Amino acid sequence: MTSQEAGGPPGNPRLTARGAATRDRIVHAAADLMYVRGVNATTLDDVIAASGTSKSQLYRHFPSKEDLVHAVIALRGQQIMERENQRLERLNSFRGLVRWRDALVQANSLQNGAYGCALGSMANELADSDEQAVVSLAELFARWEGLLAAGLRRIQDKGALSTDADPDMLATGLMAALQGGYLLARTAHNCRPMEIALDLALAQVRTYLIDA
Amino acid sequence: MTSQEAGGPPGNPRLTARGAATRDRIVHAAADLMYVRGVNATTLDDVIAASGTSKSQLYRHFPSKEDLVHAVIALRGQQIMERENQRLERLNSFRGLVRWRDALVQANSLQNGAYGCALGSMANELADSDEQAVVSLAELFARWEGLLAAGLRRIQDKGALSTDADPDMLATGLMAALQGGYLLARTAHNCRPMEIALDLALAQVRTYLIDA
DNA sequence: AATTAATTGGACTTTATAGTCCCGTTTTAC
DNA sequence: GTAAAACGGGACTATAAAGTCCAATTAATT
Repeated sequence: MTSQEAGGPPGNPRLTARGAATRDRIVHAAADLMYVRGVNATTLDDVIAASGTSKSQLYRHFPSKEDLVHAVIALRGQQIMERENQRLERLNSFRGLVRWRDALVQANSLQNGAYGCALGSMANELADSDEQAVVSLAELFARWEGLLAAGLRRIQDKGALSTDADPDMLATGLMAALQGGYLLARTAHNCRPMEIALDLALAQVRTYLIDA
Repeated sequence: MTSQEAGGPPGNPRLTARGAATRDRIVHAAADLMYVRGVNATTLDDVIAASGTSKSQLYRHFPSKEDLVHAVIALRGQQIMERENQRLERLNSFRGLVRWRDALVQANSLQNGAYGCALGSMANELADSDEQAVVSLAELFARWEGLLAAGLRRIQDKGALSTDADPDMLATGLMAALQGGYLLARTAHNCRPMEIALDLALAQVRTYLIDA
């Protein structure tokens, strides 16, 4: 082999700017479709139409639909982690946690609970058919909970949260309330259950609050 | 037409005992398969093989796969509501709620979180493709929450739970924690997140407890 | 016991969708 | 400016799964 892996498409295609842009369009279109219709109900022809590309391009960048799904998970994971990191990295008060809740509830209310959480729905849909996807999603959930736990620990360090509180467990509880809330809201076509679920989880955190 | 609707298969087939038994075998086999693999990944040929029947029988009893799915939801709904009714109809103490939690956690731990909640997974999988299924599932969730709310109200009537507590909201919170817990447990291949989620939701109920 | 109606089995058809192939066009690098 | 490589379009194949049909069997009714 010469300077780089010889293989073109498969293996390690060193993309030009144009190719990278095409790949991006495909992944973004797939992510959108899979979010609103589900992974299974999204066909590759749908993705081609939505991205304005063609089948050979799609298969050049992704050897199989499964690979495309993995790319979508990576994209969604990056988007959500970026958003949540921004919201949570400086979290250091209960009020901040309430703002976090407000943002999620508002976004969900705009669509009457439809679609749910991009990561949660994929986790459910792929749970029994794509182990690699499940592993990635489990990691993302863990990182997301880690962000919450770190924020709670900062509140604790400020002395505003009792040392009796276990930040990791509370973070898991908040994430479960969020995911369960998403599911109930989606089923009821109404974001209210998600709001209630998050509020109860927040009330549980409030229990450990130490008023200044 | 004679005494009854003439139509055989479609409409209102008055089944003989044998026919009813066959129908039952089909629905039960489908329910099992759809629980462990998901609705989409379960083919009608799978159902035929597992139930020991044939395609014409399947189509005699169910005009389409969608109808079979509806029957599965009805069966699962009945099973779960029966089980939950038994566990919750005489609930009148916090200890009883803990026992409810224990039963769910133990069942989930036996399978390391796999499969999740039959209703929850279906709700997620069918959310964007089968509106009638979603309506049925939403009703089942509402009845399930109703059972919890009624139990909480009995605890309240006994004077063991503050009148400040809102049984309906707490019930929604418990259900969200349960469903979110199921999802996280399934993704992590570990029932622990579900245990934590339920425990935090229970702690929230405990907040309103009035010790005798 | 004969007749009729319901039930059953499985081969067959259709359709949707993942995945392949090839040729023409555009970009990039020297 | 030209050659080589990457990109793009879409017709084509393979396959799996839903859904149809009809002949054979079994159960009910008189």
